[in-house]
Amino acid sequence: MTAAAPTTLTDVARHAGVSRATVSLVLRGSPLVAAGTQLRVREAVAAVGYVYNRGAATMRGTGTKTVGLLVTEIDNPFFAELTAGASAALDIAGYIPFLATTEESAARQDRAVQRLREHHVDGLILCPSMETRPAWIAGLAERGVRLVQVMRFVKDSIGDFAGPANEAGMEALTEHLIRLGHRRIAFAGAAVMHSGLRQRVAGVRAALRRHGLPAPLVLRTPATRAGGAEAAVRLCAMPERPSALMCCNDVVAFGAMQALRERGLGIGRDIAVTGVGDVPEAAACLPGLTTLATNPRGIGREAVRLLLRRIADPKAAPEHVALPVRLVVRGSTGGGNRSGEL
Amino acid sequence: MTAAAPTTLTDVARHAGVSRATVSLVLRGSPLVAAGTQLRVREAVAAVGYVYNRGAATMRGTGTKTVGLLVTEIDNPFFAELTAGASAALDIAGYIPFLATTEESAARQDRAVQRLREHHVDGLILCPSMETRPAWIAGLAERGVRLVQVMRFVKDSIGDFAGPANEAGMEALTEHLIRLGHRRIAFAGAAVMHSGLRQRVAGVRAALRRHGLPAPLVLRTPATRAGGAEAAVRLCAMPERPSALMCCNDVVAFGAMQALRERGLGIGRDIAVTGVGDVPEAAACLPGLTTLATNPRGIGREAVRLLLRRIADPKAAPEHVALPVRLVVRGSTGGGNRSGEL
DNA sequence: TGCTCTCACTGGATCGATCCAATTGGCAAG
DNA sequence: CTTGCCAATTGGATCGATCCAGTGAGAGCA
Repeated sequence: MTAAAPTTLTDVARHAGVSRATVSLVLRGSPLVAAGTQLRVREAVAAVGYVYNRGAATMRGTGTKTVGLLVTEIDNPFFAELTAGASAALDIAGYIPFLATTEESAARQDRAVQRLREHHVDGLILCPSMETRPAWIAGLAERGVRLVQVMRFVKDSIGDFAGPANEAGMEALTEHLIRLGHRRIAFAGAAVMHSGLRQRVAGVRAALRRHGLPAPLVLRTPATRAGGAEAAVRLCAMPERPSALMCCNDVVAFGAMQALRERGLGIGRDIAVTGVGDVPEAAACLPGLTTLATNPRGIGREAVRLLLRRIADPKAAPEHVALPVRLVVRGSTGGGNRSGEL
Repeated sequence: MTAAAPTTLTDVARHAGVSRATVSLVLRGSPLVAAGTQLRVREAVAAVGYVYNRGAATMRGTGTKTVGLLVTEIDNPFFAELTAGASAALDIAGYIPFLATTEESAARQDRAVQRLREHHVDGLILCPSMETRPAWIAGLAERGVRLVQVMRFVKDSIGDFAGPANEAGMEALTEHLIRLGHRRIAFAGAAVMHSGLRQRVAGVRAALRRHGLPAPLVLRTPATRAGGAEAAVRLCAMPERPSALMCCNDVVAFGAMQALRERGLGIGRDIAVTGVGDVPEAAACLPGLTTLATNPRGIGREAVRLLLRRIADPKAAPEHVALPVRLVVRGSTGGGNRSGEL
């Protein structure tokens, strides 16, 4: 009653009156086994309550059907959705993810990868933390670790990548502001730069340059709610205040909006604010936040596709996928409408 | 260069001039090995770039140092934070979690658990999906699966549990409304009941009964943003409208607030609204949402503590932990203050 | 009948770390 | 000088699924 009987292939084989090898073939869906035998084996599996032992199978070289999913922080609606997309796609393929968070620490990231390697994961989906060295990425590849980078791509590294079309999206968002008459634009949330942020700033810069407008004022504040508020405060203290504040993500924008409001500025009237991400709160807040919908779920799915391809063919040519983003215009860039999409 | 040399204990042993058994002892920190030998072995490990193979170790009966973490949905700030708390606590203990989502489907849940069993997880942290049968939980226990339930506890099941003190919290929240003069109270988001929801409604009911007030009007709307809006619409259509709407969670409350606002009702003035969870948006929206802070991170940590204890001592007495919740009063229950905590 | 050929199935070796019983060398006590 | 003992180390068997080289039965054909 109490003890869990650890049933093995041998138990099933005995029960079905065949050999271990035959049971193994049936379990892996081999066509070499006669239909009648397959049936008998499957009945035996059910009868003895057999549970496949992936660990034992791994020792003979088959993959583990596991992958590591490393994000900087799971308590961030963006990464939570990315994780959901990746997890669903992996599930369909019969894989299951190990979850680990790096908290932006290269040391933690290295420890996590080490632990995942001990578990012989078939591959890794990684949002590289700050300070990740290209040599580190290369070292993993050399040791046979299949790896797809998401959201950020370590400069001078090689390999697969899936992320949002940051630059094109920010260009569209900036064009929108320019059409509304904005000329001086600030960018908030660039305290520490990574490839994704660099692309976003580059997009803003490109759009402004195309229209012969001055480069954006980059505020190097943290990419947090508090950082957004800090940026707003600094903005308010300026003699010639920019008329639009573009934030590196939605959360930063929420912080900025609250601080601006407390200083008596009308969002969308006295100053325009934009975000990136289109998290649920962006539609619900007042006024609604103009932002870029970046489809994190799709990025997670795409990363899985790339990783499974890489596992199947380790020497395939590296692929970089930039998923299209969608401009979502709401009240925070004017138009007087209180909320909701235009 | 290209091939990944799969180094084993034997390689390390050869390099250090000792036997496999000795290397194994060193790696597991046995005190039986002389200090000098330990040093030589550790140097050899580094020299050959050895990576421990947990799968092989598992075959000799040692645990896998993995656990399964099953939540209904990861793209829900509450479960994301719970996951973060659990993940951090597991990391400290040298464990790593498999992540799986059930999407409230008992069938998906069963499939996920099956897959986790194939991977020989040492234990399971589970937020049981709707329709989970107590017999299913009991069956797992019989087969030696160590399991801790979080947030919800399957009725008539046995085992460990960690969750918020729902009933006490809702009593406090209801008392707050009663102090403010509310007499007729509605509860939104009870389309499908689980133990957590039952406790919440029971808390409301208990506080009202204590004050000789009528039982709450339970609106059986879905526990989503849209469900909250639906509840608000139904509320507005009533002849004798309750003066307070208590929502089963913050997200439902946001939906309700938006719908009420669109119908010209002043939140906190014409009608009071409350949530549960205290997600970041609760502090940022206008007016701020009065809610219960439920400490999801702490629940995740606590679940890990219970699970590790259960793994260490499978026949310990079951423990149920209700983590204290904190009443956070903001503008949505009146007082005229626009935002922020009182 | 004798021969080849295919199909269905099988026994034994194997993966890499761990456990156990056994061995070695060194040292103190008798 | 032997004996006993302890600390340090080791070889071999083991866990459970998989791979491989086979075996045997039966069909097809001359």
